[in-house]
Amino acid sequence: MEAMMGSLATEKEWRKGPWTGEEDKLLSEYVCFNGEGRWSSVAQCTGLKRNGKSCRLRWVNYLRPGLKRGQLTPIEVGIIIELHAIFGNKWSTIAKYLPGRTDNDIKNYWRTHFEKSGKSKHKKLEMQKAKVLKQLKQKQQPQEYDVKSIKSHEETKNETKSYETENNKQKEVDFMCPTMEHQYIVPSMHEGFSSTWPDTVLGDDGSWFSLWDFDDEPQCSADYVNQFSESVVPNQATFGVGEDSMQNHDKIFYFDDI
DNA sequence: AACAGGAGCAACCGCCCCCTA
DNA sequence: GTAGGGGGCGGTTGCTCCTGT
Repeated sequence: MEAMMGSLATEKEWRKGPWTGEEDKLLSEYVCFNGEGRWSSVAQCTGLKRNGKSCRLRWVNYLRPGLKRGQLTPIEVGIIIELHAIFGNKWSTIAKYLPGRTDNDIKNYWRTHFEKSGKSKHKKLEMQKAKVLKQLKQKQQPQEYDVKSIKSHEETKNETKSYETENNKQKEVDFMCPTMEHQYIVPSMHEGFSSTWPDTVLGDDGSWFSLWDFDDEPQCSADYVNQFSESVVPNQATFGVGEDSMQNHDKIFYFDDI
């Protein structure tokens, strides 16, 4: 706990650039014990010379459990294309429909594969989109995912935003804690897709937990912190942490315990 | 084998919103 | 009512790796 005694770094001392394994470990330990949020106090509590934003970004985009690595599947790409047509560059909104993918992942993918296409490659882009959508359609018959439902869902959310504000900001909980309507949308979106919604579990507190396997990586049955000590790649730890659970680390459970 | 260009991705930047004092 | 701080989000940058020549 020597690191916990670290002093607060001044702004001039903030470290930048790639994160080291030790930094990841410190940040993960902090989130494990304190939950997400209070990013500005990470440096004070852990001795990390990283500012709050950097810590949050590292956690959200790389360390948070349940993140999926690797290439997007055609289904995911199809969803991105459809949702981008609806929401535009609202990456975080799109990311909510692709569990395990971060807004950064989606943004990067879009920029790499579509945005960089440019005018001269517009035709190629359209062909690529058409190809993906075709694959999507084939995989999803007879159940097609209903983008209109998603759209109306988002519109409904917007309409109720004032209500949510009055109730102390509900933080998109309506998506993470699906109503009957959403439960209708979700499974059909990923018909034939082996690693997304069908693999999620609705927790007692209403949060969605991922059950993705990470290929041949070991299942997390030991203490999360110990996993880091054993140099196990952090984002491949397969334990579930719901939004509420993150606020109370004593609620964290492991899938082996389910 | 060496080099150039492109792809992919992690991380930073800056703006905006919301909450709180 | 408002100012300041924290956090979220979209845009951008830069590094690494891969592939083609």
